[in-house]
Amino acid sequence: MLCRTGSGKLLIMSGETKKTCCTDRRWLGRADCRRCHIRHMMLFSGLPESAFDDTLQPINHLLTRPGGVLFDVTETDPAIFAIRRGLVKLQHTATDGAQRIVRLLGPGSAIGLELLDGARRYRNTAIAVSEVDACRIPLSTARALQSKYPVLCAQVLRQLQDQLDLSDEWITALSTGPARERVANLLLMLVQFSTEANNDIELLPGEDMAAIVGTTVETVSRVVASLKRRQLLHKVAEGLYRVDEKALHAISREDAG
Amino acid sequence: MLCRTGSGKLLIMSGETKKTCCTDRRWLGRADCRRCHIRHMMLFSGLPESAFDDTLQPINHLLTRPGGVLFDVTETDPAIFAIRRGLVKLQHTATDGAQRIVRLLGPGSAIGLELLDGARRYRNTAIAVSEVDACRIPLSTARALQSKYPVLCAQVLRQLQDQLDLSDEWITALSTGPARERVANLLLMLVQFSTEANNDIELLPGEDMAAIVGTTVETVSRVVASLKRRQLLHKVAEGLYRVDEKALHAISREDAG
DNA sequence: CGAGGGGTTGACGCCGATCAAAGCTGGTGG
DNA sequence: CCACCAGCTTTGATCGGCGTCAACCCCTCG
Repeated sequence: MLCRTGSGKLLIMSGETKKTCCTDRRWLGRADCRRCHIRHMMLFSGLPESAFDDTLQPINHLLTRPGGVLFDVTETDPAIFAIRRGLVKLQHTATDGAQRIVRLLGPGSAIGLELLDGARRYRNTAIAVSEVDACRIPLSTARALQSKYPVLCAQVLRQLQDQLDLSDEWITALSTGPARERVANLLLMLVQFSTEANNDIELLPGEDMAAIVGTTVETVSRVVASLKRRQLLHKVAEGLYRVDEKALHAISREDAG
Repeated sequence: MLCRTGSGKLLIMSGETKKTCCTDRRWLGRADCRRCHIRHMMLFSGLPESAFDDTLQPINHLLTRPGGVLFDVTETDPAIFAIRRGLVKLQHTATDGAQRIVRLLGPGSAIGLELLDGARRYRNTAIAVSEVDACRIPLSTARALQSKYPVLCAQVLRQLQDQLDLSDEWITALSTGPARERVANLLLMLVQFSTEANNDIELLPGEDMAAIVGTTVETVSRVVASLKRRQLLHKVAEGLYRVDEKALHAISREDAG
């Protein structure tokens, strides 16, 4: 599912490729962290320019289409991924087989960090929701950088803490209360992730929304349809919706204290 | 709610006190980390003996009764807590006011770690579920140790990663599916925490169980009553129950693939 | 003794799961 | 170009689980 051609210059995800550039998003291949224009928000902010001179394994920049798998629990080639653009869902399979999406991560987030403290395998499956580009940092490289630059530890720490906070929010806002409130909260969360003008969002496929709020697709569909009818959600372009944030916040609170 | 008498030798939580010793659990006061008999599982495992010689602020050992508040979001005296014994619930209040218990932490876990990367206030409320003893490490001490002993960072990292994994489990096992399955999963989780013989557990108050599985107290009560009737849960002593793990696992799977 | 808190049980109604069928879309091949 | 199909979304009908409200029990405490 993840194969390398030549000497690590190209990554092809799930059979779909595209040319991209690290700095202008059209170059695909070896990442150039020194010139990364979004490095301030990434894992490697705080590292000196010279840090990447002698990395043994290449850091690759890859692009994934919606549905493309960044990794799953069976993956054997360990690496950490830093998301540069797009949305990634983390799917967790419980011991009893139940599946749910436990996190949604966007630009600036790092995934696969569990490998850093000794885990042999990923804890969940990471799948691109929208078009995603990300840097793939081989575990050995990450370890080397980490031992050489202790400041990186603080970055990792912050990543984990942020994800933990997100998890808490996920439990209270997306896994509690009636379906209408959960969906409202999900839409508000998508607004947070929005990179569009006016905070417009693109809706996720129904199945994903259902796996996020822990209901069925039918229920999600009904709720969303109702929101559209009431104009709290209306289409502004193909696949792009504007959200009435104030009204959604009201829904989210309507049976709380 | 958390007051210090004398020169930091004694901590009294929520008006309830008890004498304890750091090594034999009956001494209450300044923690002696060098002789801590459970340090191998704690935050400070990996630190040299001398590390605690020159801590400016005292690390205190405190004991809290069920219901006692270790900290809440309004707390102004920043510290990290390492749980030595007992169970602590972390309660999260969503932006919309909804409350849920987002984590249950036992011996070896550290809480309040969010303060380490710059948060000015705790993100949730920590309340003792059973009788708890814990070490209270002032933030300044923690920071000092952290900068002096980089190995501590790995410990913190592991703590966060473990809590993140627990969160994922929480979402899939305790916030998804019918109430019966959730309660079964909760009981199985309590078995994990059990320090009793035969993995016997003490049930949580109904309100807590409800706040964990995201249902009402009535529903929890009905489910638990049914389990007792079916002998999957039966009293072996006052407040102590034995669990039929095999049967509960069966319940937890019964409508999964 | 009564008051109050937590747990248990019952009756009822609604939300949402389930099953089923019908639009809608893009892709494929004739 | 259209017919056809697969996959996704939508909508409807039905039914069960669980939330709600209420009564009652038990225990502790004042």
